[in-house]
Amino acid sequence: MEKQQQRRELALLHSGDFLRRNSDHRMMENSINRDKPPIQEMDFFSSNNNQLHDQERKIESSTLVLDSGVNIGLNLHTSCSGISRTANDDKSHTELSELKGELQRLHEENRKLRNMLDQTTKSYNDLQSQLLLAMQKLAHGSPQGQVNLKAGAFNGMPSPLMLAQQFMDPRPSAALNVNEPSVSDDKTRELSASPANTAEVISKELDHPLTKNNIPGKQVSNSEDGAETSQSWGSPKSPKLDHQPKNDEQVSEVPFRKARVSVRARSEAPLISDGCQWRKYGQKMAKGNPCPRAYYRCTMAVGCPVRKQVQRCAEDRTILITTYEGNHNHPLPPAATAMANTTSAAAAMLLSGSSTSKDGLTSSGFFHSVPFASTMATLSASAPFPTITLDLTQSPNPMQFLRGPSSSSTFPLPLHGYPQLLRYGPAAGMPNNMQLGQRHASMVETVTAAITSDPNFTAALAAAISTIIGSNNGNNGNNGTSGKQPGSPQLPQSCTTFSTN
DNA sequence: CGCTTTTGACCAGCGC
DNA sequence: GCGCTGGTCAAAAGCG
Repeated sequence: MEKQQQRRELALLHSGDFLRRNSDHRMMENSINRDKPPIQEMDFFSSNNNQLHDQERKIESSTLVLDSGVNIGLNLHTSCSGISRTANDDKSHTELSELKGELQRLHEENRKLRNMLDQTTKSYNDLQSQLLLAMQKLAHGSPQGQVNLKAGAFNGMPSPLMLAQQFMDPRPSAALNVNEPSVSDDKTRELSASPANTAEVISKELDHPLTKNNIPGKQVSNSEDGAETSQSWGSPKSPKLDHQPKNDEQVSEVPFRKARVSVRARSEAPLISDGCQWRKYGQKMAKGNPCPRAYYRCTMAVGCPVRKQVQRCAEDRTILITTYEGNHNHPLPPAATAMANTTSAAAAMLLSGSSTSKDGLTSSGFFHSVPFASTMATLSASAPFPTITLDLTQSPNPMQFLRGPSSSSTFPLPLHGYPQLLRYGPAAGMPNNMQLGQRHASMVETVTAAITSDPNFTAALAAAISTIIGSNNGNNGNNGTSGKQPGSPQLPQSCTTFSTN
């Protein structure tokens, strides 16, 4: 879409418009000036490398069109002058010189554009090479595997968090999740038309037909609950999707919709303040923990699929464990974006680390190669879903907050929580799934490598969580479950929730 | 009065 | 098939 628009802009500038301008130089000037901005604003990073090459080719072809157009104009002029030489020769010469000047300008502009493209392409390739190298290092479990991408590595690239959000998005999409929740899910999303979440919108546009044709689960009359239920928590209401993948898409989908992010934090408050509004919809006594587990759903928007579970740690009741899952389908207040970003990033890291591996060793190597990530991706032995744990209880130093849970019931290897991936790996004889995995791999790798290797991001992530926890402990009266927060315009964010097991 | 919380019931998956 | 468990529902109660 965007690419097409860019192409159209280029074509307009160099072909049709030029012909039209021959008859009106003043218009030509205006038109050129008018057309420049869209070109200058081209987002070369918004598409992949092939698309960049496409752009390059397009510019070249546009140049041909331009040349063609110029020649045509000159020929017409020459022809006309040959047929009817008039007293307007001077004027014709003036026009000719103007056209030549214009031609030069356009050539100049073309050259600049090409240079821009060259530079952009080169930067892109360099970045890709860097990523490749980084991933290779990580995959080989290099103890020094932490790759320090330059902070500017993200410049111009699609936000890794947005990508992460897509990966965390449990809903089906043509690219990631083909069949997923229930019919009522779609219904709910239509009701909760939130324009904010770009990834959400894109996904929605893509998934409709498939969604409605691949829902074996029962329909839930309660649209809100049914939707959220089936999509986010991987609830029993969509059991077949969870446990009986029947095709490649399903196979690949399972991991994406199961990831959870668990945050452990010391807090006297019943909830950590994550900036969102939550409504409690249930409470259960969980096995092995005398403390009840509370279930919350996001109420900032109708049909928001995000859920969270809150439970105190059995061993240390000062530790509050919050588990998030799902993506917000609405704008978030500033206070909420920090947590949403954090959880999305963590979840993306978990997902990418697992999904890009051919086996558990590789994946764990990936996490182990990143000091802070090696222990943050943990999963309870009893957890049916991959759960990444951000432990904020171990150290006041934000850079060290990503620690493995103190509980001995968790494992440091992320893939312990990813039996599906292991099962569906190539070793299990599922090449199709492998292809699908590869389809996502590059993007996932990009997000993952960037997130895990960028110390700035890590610090920001840690600081965000620390801030959240700190504000809550400071008893600011906003526990996130009451008191509406003015919905300031926000970038779409995703939020993954944490759970305890 | 409207929203939130509480809480018992219900449902589905899973293991035995 | 049965019981256990996790997760959700929904009516009733509570609260501002």
